[in-house]
Amino acid sequence: MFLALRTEVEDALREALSTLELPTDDLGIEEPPDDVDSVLASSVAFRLAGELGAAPPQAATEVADEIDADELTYVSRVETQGPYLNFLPSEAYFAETLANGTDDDYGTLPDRGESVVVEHTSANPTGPVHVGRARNPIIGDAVANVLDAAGYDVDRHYYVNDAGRQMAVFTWAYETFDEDDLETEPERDRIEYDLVRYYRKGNEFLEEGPESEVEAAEAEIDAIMQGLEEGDEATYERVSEVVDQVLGGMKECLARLPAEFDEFVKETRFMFDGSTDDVVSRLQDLEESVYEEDAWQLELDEYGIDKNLVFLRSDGTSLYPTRDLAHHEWKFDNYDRAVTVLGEDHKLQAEQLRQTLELLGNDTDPLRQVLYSYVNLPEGKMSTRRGTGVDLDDLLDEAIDRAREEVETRLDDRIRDDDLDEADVERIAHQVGIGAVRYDIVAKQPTKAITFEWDRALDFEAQSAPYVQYVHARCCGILEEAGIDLETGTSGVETDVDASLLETPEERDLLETIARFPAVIDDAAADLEPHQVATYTREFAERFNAFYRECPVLADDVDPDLREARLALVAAARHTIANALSVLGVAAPRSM
RNA sequence: GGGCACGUAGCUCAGUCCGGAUAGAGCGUCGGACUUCUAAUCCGACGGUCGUGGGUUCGAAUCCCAUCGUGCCCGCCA
Repeated sequence: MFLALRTEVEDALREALSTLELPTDDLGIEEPPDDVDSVLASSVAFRLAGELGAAPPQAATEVADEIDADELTYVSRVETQGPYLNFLPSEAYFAETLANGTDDDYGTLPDRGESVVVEHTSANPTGPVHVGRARNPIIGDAVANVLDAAGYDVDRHYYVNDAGRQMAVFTWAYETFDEDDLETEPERDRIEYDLVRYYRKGNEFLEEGPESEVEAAEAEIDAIMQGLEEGDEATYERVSEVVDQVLGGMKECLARLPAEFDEFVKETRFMFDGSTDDVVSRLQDLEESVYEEDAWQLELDEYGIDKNLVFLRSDGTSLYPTRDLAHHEWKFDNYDRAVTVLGEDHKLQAEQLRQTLELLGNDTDPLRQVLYSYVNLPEGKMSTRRGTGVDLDDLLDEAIDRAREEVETRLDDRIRDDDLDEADVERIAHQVGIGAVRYDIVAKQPTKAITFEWDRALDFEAQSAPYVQYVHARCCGILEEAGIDLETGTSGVETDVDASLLETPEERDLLETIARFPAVIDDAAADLEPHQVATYTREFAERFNAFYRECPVLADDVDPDLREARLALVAAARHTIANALSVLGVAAPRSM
């Protein structure tokens, strides 16, 4: 509704200004402060003051007089407050918001008929997922969710770096060392925790082993890379044995968030299908291309990038960026838009990639890169190779444990008589624990640096997931108490209600907040900023809690018509908060 | 050294792209509210030179310039 109102206000204001023969290039539309009753405001009068030769408040009055609110559907009145124009919502605005909100899919925008591939995480399959990268799946999944909600046809991809040197090292180490050579036990009973020990052992050997043996090992590693380059089936099988196993374990970890993927795209695919070779020859034909120190490079300094892009090693093998070029051309062929979520340390490479794609004749406007900064430990970076870092599995376990403790201590002084059993406790512990971890990450701007500290990561205080989740549980509690079956959506809620009965400030505020939800999704999708949705959930929770405090729904002295209207409002609130949480990838508990 | 990002209350963060109404939350501290649709809630108090200095503007946390601090990057690794 908010979107419709915004359009209506813009049109009306533009028309009024045209009539007065005033410029319409900047309408000054803005959202007013909380203590102002209007839904939208305009500060256009400031700019008109000079034009009209009148003080801003007087200019505002002249413009307001030119707008006939009776002709508007969602605006009841246009008022001035000093220099500001305030647009107040009509009954129709509230009524339609309430009607729309009773739809289970409220907030989901119409299909845009546009496909987008969201690539995220894409961590090298070298070992357990650690917290340093945890922002990637959490932000990436939320970005994909918000685009999905905004009406795009979304595919989620994990790009598997199975052709890089580190995988050749891993393969060599896996084939060379035995269980007996390893000094440590797996930290967890899952395949990637087992196999990462070979990777670490191999790297340690290459750094500290006897020179002659290291040379032999390097020769073997080179042979593996050459094999992949030539498309040798047997080599691919050897590498895949490691890649597929480790990746399988990583998938299990990511599924806990949950972060699921539609496709795992291996980079070897673009070597075997000839597209990397094709990219190489096209690059060689570019005038920016040079052959220096036995390697093929691209000079990008005239495009503001000082570092050359090496696209073919002196031994003739391709590099990650070379294959990624082929990968991205494939994306352009198959999708209307492409979004990549990657760490800020890849920013330079991302710029090189974009510029080179342009030089190869691609339009890179459909490509958007979302950057986030790594989570570091107080003592420095996390590294799979060195084994420094906190495993995501450990963080999630700890979060669930702490949430469980919390549920159990609250069990005793619980007012609600719904007898949570052990399974409920476990469900809530998972929903709250994992939800808190996700929410904490998705609610912040990705570019802010984060230093990992256990206590901070596991702080479940207000303004975190449980605060918002609790609102959903409260909605469900009311609906359930009213005898509505939550399984069947809204079928039990009377939808033909009189929205004008919802006349307290708390009810109006809640409706206005619900009305904004589709616009929040729209904006968050346009900016690829899911944290806008998180910010919204907090505001929403505040508004709902005020309503909850002031407006009893099921009390005996509530008029039956008002009760029905408030029930519809609660149903709308529930759909809003459930769908917002769903975009964030945070579970919406029915009770807690 | 060069490039990019970040700097808002004691702490963690919104707001910055697109300049407008007394800069908003939470945590912490202090004081209140459960015989009530779940108190993981709510209400109140205290707390801010929006890193610093200039500039543009009727108006700057927001735009421009400079400067300081922090992080990231500047491999024939990915």
